[in-house]
Amino acid sequence: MADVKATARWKRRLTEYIRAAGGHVTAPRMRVAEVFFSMAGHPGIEELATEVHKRHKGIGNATVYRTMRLLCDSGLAVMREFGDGFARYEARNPEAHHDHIICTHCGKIIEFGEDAIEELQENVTRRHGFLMKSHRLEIYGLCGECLKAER
Amino acid sequence: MADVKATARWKRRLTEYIRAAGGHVTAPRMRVAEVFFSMAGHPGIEELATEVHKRHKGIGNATVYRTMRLLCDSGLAVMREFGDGFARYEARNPEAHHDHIICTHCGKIIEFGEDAIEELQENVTRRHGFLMKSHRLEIYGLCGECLKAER
DNA sequence: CTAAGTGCAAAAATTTTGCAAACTA
DNA sequence: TAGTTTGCAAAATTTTTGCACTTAG
Repeated sequence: MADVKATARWKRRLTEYIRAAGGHVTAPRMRVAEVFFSMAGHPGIEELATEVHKRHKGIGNATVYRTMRLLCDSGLAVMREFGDGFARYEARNPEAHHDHIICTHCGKIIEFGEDAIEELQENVTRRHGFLMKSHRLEIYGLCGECLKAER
Repeated sequence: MADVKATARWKRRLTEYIRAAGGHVTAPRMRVAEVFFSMAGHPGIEELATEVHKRHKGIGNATVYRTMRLLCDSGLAVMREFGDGFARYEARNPEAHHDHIICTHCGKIIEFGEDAIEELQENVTRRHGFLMKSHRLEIYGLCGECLKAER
């Protein structure tokens, strides 16, 4: 919905960050970032590189790696769960919080937001005299397919 | 404190798991597991392998990898954080599960267990077609003292 | 123009695999 | 004994690096 604004946001933030570090705002960097932010979910470097190459021929793999590191350093992306052999990233949008369910067998990741849980968390936290600022919830288990395949 | 009992617990659980899968309870497996459970924190494969080799010469690296996969499959360990190039693991003690509230200002950590939250987690997970194996919940905020000091 | 960034391919680092020998049940 | 597991080293994967060439500022 607020796609245009969101785009403007990362572009501006990334540019600022690069400039502040005395770096150059180059086309390859912006292209990789653009592809990354256009992808839903938690793309692995693998999928990301494939998509980048598909949309922009001639961008080297090393640039994809280097740009993702840049995005992480700038706080626009974070490295996430693991277990499938390559790095996965998630765009960081502080506005839209969500938690994760992760299949420990195939690595599938589901995002969810459960108000009831958030509320209980607030309660527990308050009960311990704390003021809740943020949280992180990860549930590990087996997804439907892997459960079936298990037998 | 309950070290002896805890030891007995993973040993029994691991043995059960291996047997159930028609596998063999071998010395190398038990040795790797023993070293792993004796290490605090989130040892990386790297440190783990080093420690294993230090305490038991002649155990191959592949066995360390294979045993850690076994521990993960059996639910006695989970793969954790990333970002340093190799896999990290955390021992999971199903009996003594607890979540954390962490003060982002002074670093104080409170452990708590909230059945209602656990239940809701089960529900969400099931609703997404998953079977929950474990989870991790961390709440960040400010503790009472830091709140007072804040003004 | 100068310093930073890029692409490529080679190197490094991490994890998995094949197989004969050793071992568990 | 039959079938699993091991250790080793080789293979496969994933990530980083070196370097000549381009490009942003």
